[in-house]
Amino acid sequence: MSIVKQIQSAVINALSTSYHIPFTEKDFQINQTKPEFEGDYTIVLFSLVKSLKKSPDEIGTELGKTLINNNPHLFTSFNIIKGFLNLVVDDQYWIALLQKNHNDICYGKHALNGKKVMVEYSSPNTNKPLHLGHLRNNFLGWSVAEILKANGFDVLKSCIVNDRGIHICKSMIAWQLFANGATPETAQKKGDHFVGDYYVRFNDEYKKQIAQLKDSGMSEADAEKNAPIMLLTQQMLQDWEAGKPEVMELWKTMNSWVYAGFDITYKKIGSDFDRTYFESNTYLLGKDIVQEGLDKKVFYKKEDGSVWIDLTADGLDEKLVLRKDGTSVYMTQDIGLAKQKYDEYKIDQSIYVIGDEQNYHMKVLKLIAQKLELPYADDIYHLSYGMVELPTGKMKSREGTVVDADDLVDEMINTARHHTEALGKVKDFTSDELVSLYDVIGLGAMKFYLLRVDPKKKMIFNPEESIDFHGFTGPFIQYTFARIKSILRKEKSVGTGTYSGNLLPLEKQVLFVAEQFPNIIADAAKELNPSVIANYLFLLAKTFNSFYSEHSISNAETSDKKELRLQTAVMTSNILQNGMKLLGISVPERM
RNA sequence: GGUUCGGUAGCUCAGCUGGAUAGAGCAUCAGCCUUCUAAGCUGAGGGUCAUUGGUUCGAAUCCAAUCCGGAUCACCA
Repeated sequence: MSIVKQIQSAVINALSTSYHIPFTEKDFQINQTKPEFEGDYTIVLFSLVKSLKKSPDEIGTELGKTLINNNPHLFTSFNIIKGFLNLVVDDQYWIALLQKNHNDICYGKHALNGKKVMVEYSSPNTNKPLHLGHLRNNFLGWSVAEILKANGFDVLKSCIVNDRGIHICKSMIAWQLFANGATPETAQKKGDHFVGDYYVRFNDEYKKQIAQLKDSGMSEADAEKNAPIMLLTQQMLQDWEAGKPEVMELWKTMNSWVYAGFDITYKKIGSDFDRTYFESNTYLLGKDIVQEGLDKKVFYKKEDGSVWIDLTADGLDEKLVLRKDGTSVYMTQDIGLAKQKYDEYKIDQSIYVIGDEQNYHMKVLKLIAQKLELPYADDIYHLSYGMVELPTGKMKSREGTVVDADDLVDEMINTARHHTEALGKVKDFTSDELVSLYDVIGLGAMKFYLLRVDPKKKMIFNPEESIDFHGFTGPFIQYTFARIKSILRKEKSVGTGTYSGNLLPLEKQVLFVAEQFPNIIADAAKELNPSVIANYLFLLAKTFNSFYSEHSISNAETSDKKELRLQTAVMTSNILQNGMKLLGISVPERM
């Protein structure tokens, strides 16, 4: 049980024996004691004043005395300053915590809870390579899945591949028109980039044709509709839906190029999925649910045959769920897919990692599911994250103003190499070891950078300023870990002996922070927010580094002290390693 | 215009279930490597927590209004 919980129940007990009034943990507040005061945890007394009808100092004195009498092994002393009761926790508490947990690889993890949750993330389009925005999505999705696992959930990672539709046909048409039969092999290009180039090419051509038509007197809207390349593309989409063999063939070929490229990127950044859905398989889903909705009178049919839902009573608009020609829209497909996920896996919760531009869509999706009284409706959760923008504004793949994922990854790994070479600490590494070290550091820096910010906030990425490797960064934490490992390599054995003396302030501070890890994991899961972990790991590493520079571990004052500090180092390294794993980041033994 | 998210140091961000003098990192300046990895440590400067009003013993945090910025409100996905 965490120290805060122990203090809570100790306070509740003390209050009920002293005053015979039942309190709960919500009736008072426990904070960490500010560094300028003596103590570890502080009870704010003001909220008790009304119900006890005594002054804060009176309550504090009585409560402090009772707490120490009732819990002689937990508290050693207390002081009261301006309505705050500061409690000093017995050093032996922290030492016992250390002895019990320093070697526990699972420290901080929670027991299985029997709940099954699906995390859908990544969701690429097969007409262009992944970019910086996808990276944020992938790292978030992966990390949230890990955090949920650490909290005892049975997690399934899924991905919906957007492999059909007009945008896919655009790159296909451009390839037909301009490629002269080129392939990724002949062009020496990664498949997703190869196809993405034709998507850009399409838009260049399209713009040109629109301009020409406008010059010949056509309105902009008409020009957009009647540009020859657009007419070709629309024809191709119809041919695709009709299953025309040569179109299907081209579609399959070009998609396979893209998948080959994605595989490389996913492998590099460490994304994987337990279940991949393809929109070409799911886009017809949901139509039966539309009929069900009509029967239940949740939906209604307009005169032209299109089907709608009226959400104006919920403060939203009317929303189309089926076109007049009977084909399904995005919303219909998503309702269908939600059902399929539930039918397949009987999940207790379905988390969608999708950008905040789709907040409205997801809100409507959930609302429709609720109105249809689908059993999984309430378990749909949109993990909404902010867009990644450049200093110049939003990224647009059509205009080529994107930070490409592969380029960025390469750049980060290169920067890691430069830093490492400049420091010259790993000259004895083999070239294989060096390559994997650069990967670990470069990817670690990038993942940490994207995960350390609250997901729901949009973030600005400035490619001009290369990502820092100092301070609040992944490499800082990796470095702290490597430094500990360096000591542990030299000190062959870490005993399990006890230490009965007092702790120095920095020794205690490390244990004080380490104690919070299980709560941090729980908080991160509750908020579905990896930045909680990132901020915590930084605090722990920083605290440890202060301790490290102030006190020698190997040459501690006594052998007891040495053991205590070695155990502290081991516990810190375990938390750093496991915590970074929750962010999808590895830690190197040396760097 | 409706809905919604945000506005905290020069920059990037924590803190937001109300508590003590608002914290980090970067950048700037000053120190610390013959002793466990200096990707580190110590210190200094830097703030009208967008504005105004309200609730409270106490507000960056809660409420209301206003200003600024983003997203969204398609028979696109």
